[in-house]
Amino acid sequence: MRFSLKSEYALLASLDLALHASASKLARTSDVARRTGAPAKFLETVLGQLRRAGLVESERGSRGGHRLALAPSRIGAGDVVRAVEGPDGVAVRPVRRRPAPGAAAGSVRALHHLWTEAERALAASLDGVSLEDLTRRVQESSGVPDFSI
Amino acid sequence: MRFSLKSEYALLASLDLALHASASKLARTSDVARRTGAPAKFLETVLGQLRRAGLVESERGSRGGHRLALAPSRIGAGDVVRAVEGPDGVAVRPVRRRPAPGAAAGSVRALHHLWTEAERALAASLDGVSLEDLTRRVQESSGVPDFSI
DNA sequence: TTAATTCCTACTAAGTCGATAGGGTTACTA
DNA sequence: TAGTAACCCTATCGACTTAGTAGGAATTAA
Repeated sequence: MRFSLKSEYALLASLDLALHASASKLARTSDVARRTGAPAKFLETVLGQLRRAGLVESERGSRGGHRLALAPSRIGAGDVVRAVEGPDGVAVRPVRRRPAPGAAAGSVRALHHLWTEAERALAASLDGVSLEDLTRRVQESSGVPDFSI
Repeated sequence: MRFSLKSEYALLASLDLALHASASKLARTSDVARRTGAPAKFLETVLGQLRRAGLVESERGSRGGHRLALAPSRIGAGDVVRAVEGPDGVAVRPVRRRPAPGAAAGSVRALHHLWTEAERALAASLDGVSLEDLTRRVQESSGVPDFSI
């Protein structure tokens, strides 16, 4: 039930662009890869998905690179996750490949409600944090040693 | 990022035991399978996991079957999910197979916090609903209790 | 002893994940 | 206008997970 590593890479990359790129200064894939620890070739596809989702802009050519397409305050962590995990990226409910033949309708309805509430809670948690919030946390914690595990 | 169908089957089965089994009247795997729409053989393994997690009791032999090991009010949906999805069943954060070599430590810490909050929200949502709550919803939505065997 | 039932181990087809490979396309610069 | 640096696209791959299936051993009531 975990998010894929792609989500972690996408968030690290978005955060990296918020910290190291601007309208005038683009960030190269290779630099983002070095700073985030993501494989460069794999990061290419991640940045492509962020671009197609409208969260990132790019310029091709010899001085090309990437930057955020919106202000960091207008991009939520949930947006980034949905961009790479697909439209149902923060969905949680199990899916039946084959339709259920004799499943008790009342119980299925009760579970439907349970899953819907769980999805709402998860989405609210991710959507409540913007890239701006994350950059602030990074800057606040910089220089402070990490005692967490 | 979805829970596996096992979680749905496990919840349907638990709910089925709450509705159709008691200390004196056990429910057979085959009957639970028929009522829930789960493949009987697959349901066997699911009930086995619920039993090993201490949520379900069973009796072997010719008049054997399953019942809940605790009152429905004392079993949360999260307990059922964790029983079949494993100890990290409601975890959400991506895992790195290989350790990250050069990942920006500050950003990773900020994401660690993000994932922790998401996991807390998801777990709280699932742990906040008991099997008793679910049975009540089932009975309310059907209007008529289900006495089928 | 026989029938019914749970319990256990192993196997498998299909799908997903986390990459890697090999180029094609675009645009800046000299 | 040639070279080159960068983004962009498709295909492939090994490892792992999912959703079952198969076959039987152990246990108990009748």
